Parts: sequence; structure tokens; C-alpha cells
Amino acid sequence: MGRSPCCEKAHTNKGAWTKEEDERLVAYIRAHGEGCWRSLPKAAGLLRCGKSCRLRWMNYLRPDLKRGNFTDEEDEIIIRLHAILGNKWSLIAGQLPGRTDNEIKNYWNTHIKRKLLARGIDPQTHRPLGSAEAAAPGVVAHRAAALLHATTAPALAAAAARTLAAKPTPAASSSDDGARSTSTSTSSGGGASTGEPRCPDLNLDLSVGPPPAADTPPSQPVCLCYRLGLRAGEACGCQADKPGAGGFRYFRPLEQGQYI
DNA sequence: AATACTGCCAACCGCGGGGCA
DNA sequence: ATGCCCCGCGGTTGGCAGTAT
Repeated sequence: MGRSPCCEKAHTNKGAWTKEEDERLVAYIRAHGEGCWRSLPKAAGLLRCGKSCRLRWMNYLRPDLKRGNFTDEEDEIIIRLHAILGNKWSLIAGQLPGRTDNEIKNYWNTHIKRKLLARGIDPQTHRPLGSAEAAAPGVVAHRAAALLHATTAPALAAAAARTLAAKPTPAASSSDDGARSTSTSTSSGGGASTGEPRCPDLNLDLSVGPPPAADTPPSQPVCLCYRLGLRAGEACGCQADKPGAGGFRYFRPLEQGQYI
């Protein structure tokens, strides 16, 4: 087939963005909004490919980005979500307003992995280090799929289930610096599951039963964030306290014996 | 002071999926 | 039904800054 290159590479700049380029991009998006990234560079007078423009905007120039260090609370949210979703950085980022997938990915590889290792937890499997058992792909995938069976957010659930089915605890980046310095004792996946929680210090039981202090019966759709112990206005980006409002991320637990 | 090493992060690359003709 | 186009994602790389020797 052969996909054509995304841009005329010979006529595009690469590498770090200059202040002028940033200003042009911001000015254009302010005036026209985010639109077709492929045609944006030309329209904005930038010698960049559309992908580069999108990345620069998404990861650096967007006005709603939260700059600065991650809080401990954000750390814990990332860890919890990673235990369920694996390296689905965009999904994780979706739960952390103002943070980008790239930022979270970098932060994971440089900080959180080390943090987990210091706690004696394998950052890949979220199991105690030294444990002979690794998470069983099938079991984990099925469990995640069940937990994330979506009603109004099929993409999220499907992506999570797909990911975990394909690679339940995706290997960390093999070449990045964080991995270079920390990814030594991790297992390569596979092996039998004992049913033991992947991360014993985290309550990841999202599958059944009402959430804490919930007045919703188990069969009701349940917000993933809510099940993770988040609340709207906190790190949770949805509006779990406003039923019926848009932007919900609801997940309905499967009935007993139900499979996806 | 110079050099080597390490950590961090912005940016790039290639692929997969969805939409559309 | 098929193929193309575009977007978005995850993995990876490169360069800069800080630290150690």
C-alpha cells in the first residue's frame, strides 16, 4: 500500500519550536480553532507538518494545560489507572484535566516507576516485586473488560479491553531513560494468576457492589472515576454528581456470567 | 575546570482505527 | 465492500541541564 508521508519533509522544519512558530500557531488556532491539522501549517504560514503542529499545541501551547509538578494525589490516580488500563496514556490523561498523555507518559517513566519500585511494587504488573506469579493475561483482560463494560463510553472500555487483552501489562518503554535506569526486575508477563490483587495496596475492585456510600444499586451504570474513588471537581473530569449531564464516563458492571 | 554520566522532557516516528467517497 | 485519508496514540529518540568524578 504505502502510506504517503504526512508532510513534504523536505520543506518542513524539525526539532525545537521557535517562539515565533509558537506565536503563529497560537494565533491561528485562536482565530480559527482546532481544525484540519494537515492543512493548518500552510494556512498558518508554518513550515511544519500537521502532526508536529498538533503535538505542539496539545502538549505545550494549549491554554488549559496545568504546568508544574504532579501532586501526590495525581501520582496515586495515575498509578490506579495504570493498574487497570496499562499504558493507555491518553485514557489516563483524560482523567487528569490539564495533563497530557505525553506528560504523564514521561512522568511515569521517570518518577512513578521508581516510586513503585521503592515501594517494592513491580510497575508493570502492580504486584509485589519478587513475586513469582505474573498477571495472567486472559484473566486480567477479562476482568478489565468486565470492569470497563461501557454504556456511554464504549471507546474507553473497548480500548482498555483491547489493550489488556493484547498485552495485559504492556512493557514499559524499552529505550527511554527511565526504563534504562529502572526496568530491570520486571517480568515479561505471562504466567499463572492466583487471583491475588495486582497491586495489594490499591483497592481496584471495581467490578461489583455499590461504590462507597453509593445510593445506586449495583446494576446501575457506574462512573469509572467514581469507582476509583475520585469525585467530580477533584481529579475526576466527569460529573458524577450531576446525573444526566453530558460528559459522563459510565461503566456498567456485567451481570454474573456475562462476557464481552 | 573539564569531562563523563544521568535525568528529564520535547519532539519525532510508525501504526491502527475511524470516517468517507 | 474496498481503499484512501486523516487523526490520534504509544513507543522511541535526541538534546539540554544538572550532577558526579
